[in-house]
Amino acid sequence: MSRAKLIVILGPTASGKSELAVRLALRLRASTELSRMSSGQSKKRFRIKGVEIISADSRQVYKEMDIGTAKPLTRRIPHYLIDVVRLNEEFNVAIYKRLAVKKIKEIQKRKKIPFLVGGTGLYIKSIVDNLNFPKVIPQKKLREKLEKKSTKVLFKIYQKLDPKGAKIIDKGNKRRLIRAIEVCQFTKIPFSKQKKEGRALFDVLEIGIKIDKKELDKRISKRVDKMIKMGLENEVKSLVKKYSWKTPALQAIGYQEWCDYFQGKIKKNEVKEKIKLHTRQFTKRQMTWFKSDKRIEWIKTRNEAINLIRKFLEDS
RNA sequence: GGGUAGGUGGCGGAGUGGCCAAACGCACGACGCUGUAAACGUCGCGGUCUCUGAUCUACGGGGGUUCGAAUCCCUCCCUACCCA
Repeated sequence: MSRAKLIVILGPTASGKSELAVRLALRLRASTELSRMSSGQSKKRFRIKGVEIISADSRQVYKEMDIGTAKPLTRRIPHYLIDVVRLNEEFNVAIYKRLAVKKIKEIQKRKKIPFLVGGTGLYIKSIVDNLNFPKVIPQKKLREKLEKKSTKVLFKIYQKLDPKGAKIIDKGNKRRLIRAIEVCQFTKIPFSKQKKEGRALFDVLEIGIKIDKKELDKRISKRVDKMIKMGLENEVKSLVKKYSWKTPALQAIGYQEWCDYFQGKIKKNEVKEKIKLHTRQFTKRQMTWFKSDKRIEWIKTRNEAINLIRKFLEDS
């Protein structure tokens, strides 16, 4: 039996993923009954009962973070994995993967096409490559204890637990070291032996939005201006009051930048510029992540995407 | 016109005779990433080359002192502030 199909739409922040996804979804729905290949030779028919979207965005999962994460506003196509947890609840890739896989399967069961749409590379990878995370939930107390140690010490500890893994780990990366140690201690099995990919869950088509850097920067600038007009400041203010600057979710771009402003250290215009800058830097990091995935089909226009999708859905 | 403080790499900012192509931060570039991933980390960052080293041009301009100057002296230009 062939694997069920999944279409991934990815790209850097502000490249227009959500919009593209929704438009593609609507267009596919409209062409439900039949479709000819562009060239016209292929007469294969296929039906699409509809498309539903699953977000692959590590910030849109949080309730109340609306403006700064640019949550999609359309309700014409069902969206999932948006607003699933509160800021004080824990969330991470492993949880994401579990929820997303479940949703994808549900959609497929309804004979609809799932679109996985987002810019969080690791989240997408967790689905596409079926990453199997060591089943060790974060150990708060252990982490607190380890947090106090220097990276050098942590590295030595890790080296004893997992010599092979120690060779490839980021020596200066405390967060990674702590997790690696945590996994080793908890499972008694070296962390490096537990990083595995399972058999592919889905037949995947990855579509990436190719966009000129200058054009992207322009979009970022416009988008940030819009967010501020929409009341980002108030959104952040109320979230900080309710939770605190320490909650991981608020480290998000568009949120953290207000910290200094609320303390009177910088002007509002500087906040805006910083958000833009950080967003630009972020998109670069996203691109270096995506670059390594050679399966991604980079497209510039909606039609290119449509053609790829039609072809993908046809040959089954 | 007088006085004071300054002028250092794309920016901020150390250095005040040799260890200086110049700390550190930012920006920029490249990369990594398996339970915080919009997070976190690593590397590079004057030019050229036979690139774990060599060489050239560099610390406002010019001149000087010295074996040796971003650092000391003279002079000019510029900036900020204060007094007229």
